[in-house]
Amino acid sequence: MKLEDAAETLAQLGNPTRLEVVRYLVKAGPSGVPVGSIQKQLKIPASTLTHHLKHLKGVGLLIQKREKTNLWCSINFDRLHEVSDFFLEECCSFSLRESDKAKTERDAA
Amino acid sequence: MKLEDAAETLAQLGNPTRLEVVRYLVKAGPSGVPVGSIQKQLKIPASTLTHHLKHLKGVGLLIQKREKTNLWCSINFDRLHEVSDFFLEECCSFSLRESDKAKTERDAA
DNA sequence: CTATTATTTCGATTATACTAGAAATATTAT
DNA sequence: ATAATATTTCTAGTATAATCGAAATAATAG
Repeated sequence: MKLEDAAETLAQLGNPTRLEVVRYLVKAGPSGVPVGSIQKQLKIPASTLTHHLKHLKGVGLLIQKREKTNLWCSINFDRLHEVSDFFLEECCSFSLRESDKAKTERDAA
Repeated sequence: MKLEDAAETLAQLGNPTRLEVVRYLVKAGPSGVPVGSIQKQLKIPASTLTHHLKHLKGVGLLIQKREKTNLWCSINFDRLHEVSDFFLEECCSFSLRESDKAKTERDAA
């Protein structure tokens, strides 16, 4: 995963309404829930919810499947883990070894 | 950590320039680097960089210490781990047990 | 076909973010 | 005090995002 993609995905997660939706869907597990259930449960106006779901789908975090009149939403856990992996590996850990550091502040300084 | 704070922090991480800065600072480790080094290394205009550093400081991800004319920047690893913990625990994992689920889609449906 | 329920599109408002040049300020060294 | 270097503030243009009501569309059931 490239930095730009990770940033874009984190940005989408960085909206409180969307993060709430993601949390809700993660708890719901792989079976997912219909759009209307999210809407009722989290009390988000329908059009606002559609808007945010489109964003989440846009970065590949959301899977949708129609069944009768309901559109079931579930988290793309693979994608979610890609993002968390990138974030943890690239942006949360450092090495104590000098040799592992990029040619960074030593050159720049 | 509350969802709103996590969302705000993720939003700040969700800008490619800032994410690049964070990644750079994480790799640099706790000792940090001066603003000017970040600027030269990542080729970010000074005023733009200041702007982004202010954002990162605003959500507590950045620590700054002055030494002579240089302002040294380092990541607040505690804060960073708070965010990653929230994200991983609240938004990346689900339970297979029905009893662990919130009163969610069953009620809403 | 009509009614019902579910979801999306449209449209408008309002707010906030990104970018960066130029000028200003701060800090230290000579 | 003056110069040199480092960083910030000011300012402004441009773009993108969040919100949600009303109307439109989709899908099915009766």
